[in-house]
Amino acid sequence: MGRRPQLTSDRIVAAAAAVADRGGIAAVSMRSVGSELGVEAMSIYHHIPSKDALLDALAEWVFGQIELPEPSDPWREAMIRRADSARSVLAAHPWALGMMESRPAPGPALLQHHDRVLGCLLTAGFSPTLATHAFSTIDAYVYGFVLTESSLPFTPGEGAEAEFAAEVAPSMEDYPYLARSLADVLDGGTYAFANEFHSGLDLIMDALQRRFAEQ
Amino acid sequence: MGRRPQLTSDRIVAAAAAVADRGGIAAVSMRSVGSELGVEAMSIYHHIPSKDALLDALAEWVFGQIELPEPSDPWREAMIRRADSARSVLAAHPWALGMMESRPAPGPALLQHHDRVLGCLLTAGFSPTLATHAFSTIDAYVYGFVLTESSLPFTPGEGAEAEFAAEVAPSMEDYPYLARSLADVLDGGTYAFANEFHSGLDLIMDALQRRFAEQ
DNA sequence: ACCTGAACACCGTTCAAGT
DNA sequence: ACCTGAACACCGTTCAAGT
Repeated sequence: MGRRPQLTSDRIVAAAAAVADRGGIAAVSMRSVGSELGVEAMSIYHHIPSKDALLDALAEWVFGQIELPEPSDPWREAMIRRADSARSVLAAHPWALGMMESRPAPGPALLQHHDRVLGCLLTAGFSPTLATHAFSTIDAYVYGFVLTESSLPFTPGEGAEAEFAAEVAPSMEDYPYLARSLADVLDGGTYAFANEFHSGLDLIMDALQRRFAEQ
Repeated sequence: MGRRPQLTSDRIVAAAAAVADRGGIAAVSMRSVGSELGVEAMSIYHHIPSKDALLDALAEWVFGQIELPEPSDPWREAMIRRADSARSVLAAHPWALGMMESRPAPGPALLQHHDRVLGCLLTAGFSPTLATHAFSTIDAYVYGFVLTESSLPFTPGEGAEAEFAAEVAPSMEDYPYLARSLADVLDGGTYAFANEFHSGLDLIMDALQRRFAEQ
């Protein structure tokens, strides 16, 4: 009979991510991750000291997947590509954002992430102060956007927005401005919430470019 | 002997918030909330159908505390005031942001919030499309900023940033750009991460004002 | 060295019982 | 009508035991 591959912390973290992708972070328990690997819950403790450590590793696993810029990349394109990558990685594992608030210690993946983004901006000629402003603004925007997106009551794209608007229409009497915005914006059927991401990102990049030129 | 005040869903939600403020969202259990009120866990079920419903109510409770603009308020000041209020409310109850991702159904408080913000922008003359862009950009920025802020490994203000930088300095060899930014930005001792909030917010408001003028 | 299984103190929730 | 207490199926984690 075929031997099971060795249990390693990498395999455990990947299994935990699979469980979370399927059922949300609440579905991740030592027992469920164990059974994902065909192993008892207690076996995990030989590779990872606690559930808290497993969650920390899970957060690192997600942030480690975000594509990072090289110092020599043209800054504007690099920032947009990084933002797109961060958004798609976080949107694929939305439970990761919910974890951020409760685990304050930044791991190597997050520190590396900060370092590479700042590296690109500094190399492009941003002052350290402006680079810090730029990074914290872009990052806040990306995190917040994905957070908003993940808590939307519909799955973006595929015209689901219009469907949702129709569903909620009856209860919209109490929210006249919201109703008006939704109606107008959905009119024509070409709207997708997804487009909002680049709209806001461009707005921020334009403003940064202006500050950069003035500096 | 003094009778205890009637158990109501409002008192239950307030007790749950107190427990969360003290020990984080993980500390909120039917039993801990019950004991906060001097009551058995099961008593709660006579007023709130499930723990999930309690968490929904908790999210609503937080968002209901954010100060909302009047339609006639000057838009730029109103947006900044709203962003400041959202930030201080969310920073006071940081567990609320971590909850957002896992509870997709927006309650009345959140819908009202959206309605009032859009109302101010529309009344000021923003097109529904631009108002939607503006709102989603500002909101994403505020959420993301608080999320970043809450996961900082130090409590902002009080010069704690410098203290932290000194602590981490040894492990900074692997992150040269991050080290350089930190060093430069902390130099002089006047830096506080808190200032970053208005820096990024101003940047966004400037860009929005420009789009508004062009519209 | 690595994996297991019983045990303990928790958790959300059901249900029958008390006032 | 509202509150309780026992019970059930979970959970993280300890520890002694197996290979």
